[in-house]
Amino acid sequence: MTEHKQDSRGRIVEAANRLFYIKGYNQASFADVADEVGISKGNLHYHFRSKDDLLDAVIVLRTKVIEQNLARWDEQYSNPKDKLKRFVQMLLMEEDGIARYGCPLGSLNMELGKSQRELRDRSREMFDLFQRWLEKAFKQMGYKNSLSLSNHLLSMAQGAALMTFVYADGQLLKDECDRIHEWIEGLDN
Amino acid sequence: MTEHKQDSRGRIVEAANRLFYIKGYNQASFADVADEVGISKGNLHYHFRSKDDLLDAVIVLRTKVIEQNLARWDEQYSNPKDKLKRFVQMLLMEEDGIARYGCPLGSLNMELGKSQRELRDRSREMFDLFQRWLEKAFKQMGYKNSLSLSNHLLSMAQGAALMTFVYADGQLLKDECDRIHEWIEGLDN
DNA sequence: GTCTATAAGAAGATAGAC
DNA sequence: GTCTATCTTCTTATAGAC
Repeated sequence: MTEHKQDSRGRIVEAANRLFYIKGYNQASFADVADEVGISKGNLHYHFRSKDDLLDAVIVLRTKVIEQNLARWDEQYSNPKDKLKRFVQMLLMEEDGIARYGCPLGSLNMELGKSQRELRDRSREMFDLFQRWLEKAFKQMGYKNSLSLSNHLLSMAQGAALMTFVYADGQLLKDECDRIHEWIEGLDN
Repeated sequence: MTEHKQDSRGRIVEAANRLFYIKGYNQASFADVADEVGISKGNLHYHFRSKDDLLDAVIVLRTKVIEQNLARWDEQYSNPKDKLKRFVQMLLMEEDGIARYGCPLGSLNMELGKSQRELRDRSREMFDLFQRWLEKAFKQMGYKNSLSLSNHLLSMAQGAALMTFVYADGQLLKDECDRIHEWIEGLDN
């Protein structure tokens, strides 16, 4: 629990987070992460018993970031429609990464969902954070089917991200985000 | 080019197609495919020099199936709106598979797109088939932005499939397909 | 905490017998 | 065409020195 250990651990998790996103969890090896951080594989194993352990730490980090963002948006926007729009804005800000590597949430869930069901559940919890936050906004607007609307918005966002990635074309994301934006504007509240 | 070889080859490609879908390309090993078919790894290598070769054959098979379906739909439906609806109906018919393993096209593209760019292009061509077919339908309806509309429909379909997979919930697919269906009904033509 | 060395296993691929 | 045996490389993980 010394300062150095904390520093190393943090740097490892950040590097793993980056590599798992860029290459995918299964395609990013322990050695890749160690190289990225500039330490040995043996040292990496001192900090994380297994690769799954490392993924767990990455998910904890991502979860923390998501929760911080949602909390900040709650502070900045009281109008539920503004909250929905802020969600869409996030996509546009991530245009480059999405076009290159896809949505961090969607791609991780897609990868882990296949034949790695234990890890899938941990990964899905990040989706739940957005799902519940958006659901709350729709409920605030007076919708009874707020969960379905939340899933619909998530669905449109994921579809936009996937198509943007497949064609590696940021314009696709802009077009879809425009449509989502119009859809939000047209909602009753 | 004997009868036996053709039989084996066909069975191998079908098994690989199934396993690549269920486990993902990188997670399905050569040995897995050989076991599934009931032959040895060595024999599998006689038919396919490399795993990438095998994937290529799988993509050729999938491409053929897609082209056959699109051609059949063209015969069965002359009204472009009916064509769009038939596309959505395909999703509903694949509900079980999508909830368990995701969309075959979307998941393969997502997986290969990350750090395997050569294979990505081959995989993307399957998307192109649907993209062009849908675009033609929108053009037939008199839309000038037919490509954008085609991408939008693909985007909604992919989003629906991904959310359905993440939550392993077929109801999600039904809800989203209802929305897509309404969207199609509301189009001018 | 960090390193080197090494084990143990899986994966893709080849060689050669039948 | 199909098999067994083998090779090589990669990957995860451990052991032990510093």
